[in-house]
Amino acid sequence: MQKENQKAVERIEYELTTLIRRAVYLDISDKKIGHLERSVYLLLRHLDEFGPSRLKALAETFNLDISTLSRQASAIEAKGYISRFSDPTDGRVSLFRLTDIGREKLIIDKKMRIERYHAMLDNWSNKEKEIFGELLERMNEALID
Amino acid sequence: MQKENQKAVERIEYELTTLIRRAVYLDISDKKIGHLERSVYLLLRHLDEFGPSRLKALAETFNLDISTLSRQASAIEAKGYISRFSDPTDGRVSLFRLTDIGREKLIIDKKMRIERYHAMLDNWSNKEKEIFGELLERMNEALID
DNA sequence: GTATATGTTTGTATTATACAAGTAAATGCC
DNA sequence: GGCATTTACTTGTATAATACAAACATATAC
Repeated sequence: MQKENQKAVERIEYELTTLIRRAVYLDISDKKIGHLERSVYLLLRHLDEFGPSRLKALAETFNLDISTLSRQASAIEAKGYISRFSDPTDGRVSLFRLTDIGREKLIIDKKMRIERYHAMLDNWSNKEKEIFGELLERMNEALID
Repeated sequence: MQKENQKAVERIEYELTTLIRRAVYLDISDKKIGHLERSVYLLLRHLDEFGPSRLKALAETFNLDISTLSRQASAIEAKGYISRFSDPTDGRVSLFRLTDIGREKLIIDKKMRIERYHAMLDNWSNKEKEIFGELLERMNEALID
C-alpha cells in the first residue's frame, strides 16, 4: 500500500514537471493562445476577478518583486488595457483597474484559451474533467506555503 | 450537461495557470527543493531515463533552441554532472551522459522533491493520488501538438 | 515640524532565451 | 578523390524578465 502510494506520488512529481515545461512553452510558442502574453493575461484576469489593486498586492499575488510589477503594469497601462488612479485615502498608492479595452481583450483571450482546453480534453468525460479541476484546485492549495 | 462541462473546463484552465505560476515560483524561491535548478534537474532526469543524448535531441525534448541547450549542457558539464563523448559513428555529434556525481545529485534532489510532494499531498487518499497522476499524464499527452 | 515608514519608480546587473554567423565534420556528386 | 552542400554544434549579439538597491514622493508618529 505504501509502495503504491510512493509510485503515485513519483508519477505526480514527474508529470507535473513535464506539464509545466510544456504548458509554458505552449504559451510562448507560435501556437500560443490569443494575443496577450501570459503575464498580461494573468494580471488582467486578476483585476477582473478581484477588482482594482495596487502594485504591492499584485506583486504578492504573483510572487514577483514590486519593481517587476511596476514595469509590467506600466507597459500594460501604455497599451491601454489597464488604467491607474490614485487611492483617495493615500496619495502614495496607485490603484489599477481594467479598462473597457482591457476587459474586451481579456474576454477574447479567455475564450480562446478555454476553447483550446475544450479541444485538448475532447475525449475526456465530464466526470473526468470535473475531478481533474477539483484535484488541481487542491494541488494549488497545497502549493501555498 | 454542456454547461457543466463548460464550467469544468474553465476551472481547469484557471487552476492550471495558477499552478504553473506557483510551481515555477516554488522552484525559484528560497523554498526551492534541493540544489539543482529546474533546468538542470530536468536535463539530468532525462539522461537518467533515456540514456545518452545529443544536443539536438535534448533541444527538441525541451522545446528550446539548440544554442540554449549548448550553453546549458556546457555549464552542467563544467559542474561535473554530465560528461561529453564523441559519437563514434559521427564526429560532429557530442553525446552527453550522466556522471556518477550527476546521478548522485539527481537521486538526492528527486528524493527531496518527492518527499515534498508527499508532504503536500499528505491528506489525499491513495486513490486520489493515483487518479491525479493518471489525469496529469493524459493532460501531458494532450499538450503535445 | 522633523524623523521615520511606506509605496512606487528608476538604475543596474543577471539570467534565460532566440537568432544569426562561424566552425568542424560528414555526405553527395562528378 | 576532391569540392559543394548539409548537418551538428559553438559563439556573438540582442532582448526580455527578473531582482536588488537607490531615489523619490507621500504619509504617519512623536
